[in-house]
Amino acid sequence: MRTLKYAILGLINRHDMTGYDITKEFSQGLSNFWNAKHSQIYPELKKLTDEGLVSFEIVIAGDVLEKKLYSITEKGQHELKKWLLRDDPIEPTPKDKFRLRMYFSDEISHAQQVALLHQQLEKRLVKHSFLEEHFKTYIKRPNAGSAAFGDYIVLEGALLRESAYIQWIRKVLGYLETERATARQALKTEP
Amino acid sequence: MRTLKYAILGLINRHDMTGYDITKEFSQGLSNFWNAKHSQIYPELKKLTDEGLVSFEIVIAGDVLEKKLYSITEKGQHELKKWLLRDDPIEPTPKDKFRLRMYFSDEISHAQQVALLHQQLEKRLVKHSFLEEHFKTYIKRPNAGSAAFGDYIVLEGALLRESAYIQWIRKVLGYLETERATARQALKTEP
DNA sequence: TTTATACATGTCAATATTTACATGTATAAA
DNA sequence: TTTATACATGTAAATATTGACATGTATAAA
Repeated sequence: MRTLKYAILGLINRHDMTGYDITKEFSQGLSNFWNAKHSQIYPELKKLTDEGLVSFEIVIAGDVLEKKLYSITEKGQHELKKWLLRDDPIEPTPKDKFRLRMYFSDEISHAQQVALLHQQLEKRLVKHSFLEEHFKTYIKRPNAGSAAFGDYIVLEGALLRESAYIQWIRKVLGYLETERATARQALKTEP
Repeated sequence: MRTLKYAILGLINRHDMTGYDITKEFSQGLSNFWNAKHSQIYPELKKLTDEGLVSFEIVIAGDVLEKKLYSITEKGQHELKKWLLRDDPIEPTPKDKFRLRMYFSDEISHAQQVALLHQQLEKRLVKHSFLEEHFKTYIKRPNAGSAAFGDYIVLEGALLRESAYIQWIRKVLGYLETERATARQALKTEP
């Protein structure tokens, strides 16, 4: 598998980067579909170097600070392109703790179910509006041949994904409300 | 974290189960938001037993086959309920190899981009229709106090998620087509 | 009665990932 | 000039997960 390998290769292929730069990328744009900590990135960079897929040049920042600026090799570019064209089988559905909770939520009270859903909804709405703000900064859609096109489409994909999540939560909240209302009605007409 | 712990606890809480039964669950309904192999499940069951959260009884199937039928303990039920009520911070966006590929897709040709998207679309449509078939088997929405309600809502959530994915792929395909059309037009009018 | 498939339970090695530990520089603001 | 924050690079231990190895029974169909 080693997907991290290709994520890093793809980033360095865009332009030369340090491990620190790569780490930052994973906490920004890339975070919409991949993530990694620096403790995973530095060892992977070493491995890629050993495999001849990237190479680095030491650059001095300030007076003494040594940065390792990585570039992709021809071999690395070749492997990246090969990976990009692979038609992998669909991945298992991603894990989701909140859905797991909702799956077992018949164990908690109606009020608690509603509270959980509202808390989650709030967080999802915040996330959605962050994505939307970012998306709005694009004056126009970038050309498909440009790296910015990748940025653009995955951002839009993230927006659609969050919207679907929000839609789902609201639907479930609707179910819970309807049921409560029906129960109240039953109490009234048949006391 | 140990989310698997709660997934298993939740399952056994619904009714007594063997490790084999749990494994099957993970390849069915649960697969819409969690998964685990039996090589992870059996050791976890042992751990839960040691912690006094579950206990088992040996049942003989056929002539000699020993099954371990697990039940949840009071302590286990208590821990499960506590976990269900936890308001965890939102999780990092799930990893997605296909989105990663699309992110770097400016490295491949227009035709290759389109091919990748079509292959993915095809698989997503198949998955969507499976989910839809399953969803249709519900005559009516189960009551929110029942375990079936959990099954129902996560299935609907999975449907919404797949729909959003499909919508995204179609949107990107649309972008690529438009751009190609515009390029053709430019060639025609200004040869 | 053979044979295929589902049932049933485990371990082990390798890989992937997280969290904590560890250290130091550069730069801008107070 | 102190101080906070970002820059910069690593390692180690613990946990999570996968894939391969390992073994055997039950059941229904051919």
